[in-house]
Amino acid sequence: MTETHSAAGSAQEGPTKLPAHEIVYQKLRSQILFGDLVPGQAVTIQGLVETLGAGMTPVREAIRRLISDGALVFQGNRRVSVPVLGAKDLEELIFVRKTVECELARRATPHVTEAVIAQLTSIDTALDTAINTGDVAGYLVQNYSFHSLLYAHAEAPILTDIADRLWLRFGPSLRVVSGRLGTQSFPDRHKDILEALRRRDADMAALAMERDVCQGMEQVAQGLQVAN
Amino acid sequence: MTETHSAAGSAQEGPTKLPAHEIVYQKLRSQILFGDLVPGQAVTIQGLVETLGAGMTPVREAIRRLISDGALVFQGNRRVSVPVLGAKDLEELIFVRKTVECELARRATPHVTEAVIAQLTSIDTALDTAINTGDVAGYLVQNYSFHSLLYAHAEAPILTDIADRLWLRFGPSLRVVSGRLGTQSFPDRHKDILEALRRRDADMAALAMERDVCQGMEQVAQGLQVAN
DNA sequence: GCGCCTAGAATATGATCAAATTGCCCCATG
DNA sequence: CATGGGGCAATTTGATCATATTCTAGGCGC
Repeated sequence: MTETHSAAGSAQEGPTKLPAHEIVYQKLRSQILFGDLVPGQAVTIQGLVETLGAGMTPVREAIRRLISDGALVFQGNRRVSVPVLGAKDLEELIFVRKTVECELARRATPHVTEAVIAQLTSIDTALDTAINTGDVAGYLVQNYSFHSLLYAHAEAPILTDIADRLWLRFGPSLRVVSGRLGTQSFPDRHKDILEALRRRDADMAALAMERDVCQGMEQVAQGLQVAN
Repeated sequence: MTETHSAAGSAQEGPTKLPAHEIVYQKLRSQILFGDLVPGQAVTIQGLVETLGAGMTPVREAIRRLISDGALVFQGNRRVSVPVLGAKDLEELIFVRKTVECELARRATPHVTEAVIAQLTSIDTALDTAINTGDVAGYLVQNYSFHSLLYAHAEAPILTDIADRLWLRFGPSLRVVSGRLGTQSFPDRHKDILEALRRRDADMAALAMERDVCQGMEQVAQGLQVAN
């Protein structure tokens, strides 16, 4: 039903190009990453079937992938929900993020071209705008974009894969914290990272990244303390 | 068809307790982890449906999870296969394994009881036997068991999750290398780890683990060089 | 050598079966 | 007589299967 092969009139080629389970995965992933889903919220298959207008099998496959990503948790019985971050989880995340993302920054530095630096600068400008206007959703998107684009040039697929997964774990909590404390409280350490990239100083980039990661996680930690 | 609810003859109750897609996942996971599937080998849905005697949907879900784990790769068209490890991949694996597994050893040390040390010692004995008798499959199983049991006491679910995934990536290659070089060439650094655990010396445990990881990965690196 | 055509495998849908949660009713008790 | 707890049933949801559709690949003819 709906339009499987469309009305042939609209000359689109994109949507049909990738499979339905991939579409569903990307959509759900974005919703989790950018905090559209609250920690603890139950995720039902049939709910997503209605919401996303997809079939049952693609939704199931997307959920399995996200469980494997750590973005969703299987609650023993057959319930699936968005995980709630505990203090211990956060401590682990800090350790792994510091290790992995610093290394990614270090490795990306020699491969980053002027064009990429320009793109990163552009993203950072948009991020500043989002912070100043209190646009929480925009802040989350631009912040992720910055890190994601940088890591894409580290030529380290396994490390990048791990980092991406970590972001899925604290995404929902970051949204909650941002909404509670406001975007003003978030410092922007990206300027230091950009400066390091321009100087082609890998160690400085790693150091700046460590500070960025620590401050971001610190904010989440404070937010979670308030919740307790 | 086949036996959905079994022929009532075999009085087992366990298998029905966990869902089919979980069974399929565990089986496929073991096959990859212990090298029953060689790197580069194509994995087809219908092939697994026949081999494992399961339905199509559970097999699809298991494959999605394993792709997300990095244990399988989606080849763009609709083909799925066991990934082939490159030199760059191996270098990344070494970095992450050293970081993560050393930390896991460090964290596990204070939580490991005498009973656990006894279990680890028992596993290590079985591992020695496997090495001496040239039992490649036994070596792989016992080696994984040792690390897995140790990490289970680190009380660090995220780190353990990452480590588990890394093992899936080099499992197939480790099997190939072991079959080529023989188990004799594998040194056993577990004795040092056990000694560190008995002394409750976390730093020493981390150091011993680092040596174990490095030597294991070194073996794989040499094996891959031969293959090129 | 190139293009079409057929075969086979993967994707996606809907239906069916099984399980768990929830709400409700009845009974026991204060 | 009112209230709370326990058990039963109805409904919602998840798991599995059978089937139709689509896309890719390899073979055959031109």
